[in-house]
Amino acid sequence: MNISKASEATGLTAKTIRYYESIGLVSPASRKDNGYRDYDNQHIRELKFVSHARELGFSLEECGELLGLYQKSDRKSADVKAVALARIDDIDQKIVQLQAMRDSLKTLASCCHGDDQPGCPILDNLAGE
Amino acid sequence: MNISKASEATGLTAKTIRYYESIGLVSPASRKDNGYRDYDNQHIRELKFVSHARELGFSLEECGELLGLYQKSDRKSADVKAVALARIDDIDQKIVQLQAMRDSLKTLASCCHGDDQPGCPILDNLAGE
DNA sequence: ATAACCCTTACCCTAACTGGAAGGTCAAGC
DNA sequence: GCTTGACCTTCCAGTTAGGGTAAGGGTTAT
Repeated sequence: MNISKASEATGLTAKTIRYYESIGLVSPASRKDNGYRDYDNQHIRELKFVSHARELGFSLEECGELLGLYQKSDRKSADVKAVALARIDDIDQKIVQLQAMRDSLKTLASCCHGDDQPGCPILDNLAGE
Repeated sequence: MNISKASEATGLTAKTIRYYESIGLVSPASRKDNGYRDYDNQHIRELKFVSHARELGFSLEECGELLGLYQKSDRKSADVKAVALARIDDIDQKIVQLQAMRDSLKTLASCCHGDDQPGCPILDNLAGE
């Protein structure tokens, strides 16, 4: 299977697939005589796994970790769960941060007339009142 | 005022201050005879303005835009408000994305025993069931 | 033979810095 | 006068997760 077919099958771009191979995240594709990469079902499974993990917000490093656990039959589910819980904590922190920003911005924006006059509480706030 | 004092006064690192100057975000500091940067109150105001805007989640490009409006006496508050509202929309989108990730992860994690057995619904899900 | 695609590697670009190297400056202490 | 340590300077490289583009070669159909 050519890389463009692998791309179709996984939803990842060809560029991304090559990149994942180049950093050692997924196992390298075998090569045909003309040098083209050749993908089989095992490769596709790996790539889909990483793609799903990325959609859940895992970093490439975490994806590698999870992929390793996935392919290790004597893994402990506790190790997987630990990665997921750490990710949840990160996400929760980010959400709290973003909500604080949004609340501040909404407050400021609601005080701003938004007309063609120069007076603006948003700028006043940024300038430190 | 040396850059370390400016750093103290603004909460930005010296490295960051030099960076902001290098990309033309803030006006360049004047130099003393020995080549050291020399900051006055106007510089400090600019840096604090950017620092506050960064805390509200504005990109450096947006910070430059806001700083320009701040320093233009014939600005329209509508222009400032537009930048703020666009930022709020971005943040809201991000929050929705992150919440979806977190909810999925929480569901998966709650199904995972987290013991020393290999069976793990998190990995099963990433593998596409 | 030529067009229209596919593939390859290799390099530069992004945001917003951070770290480090190599070297100049300054104030204090001996 | 000299050394030490804390400053300061510039420049280069690295971070994440790829995207863009170029230059070149392979494949397929007309």
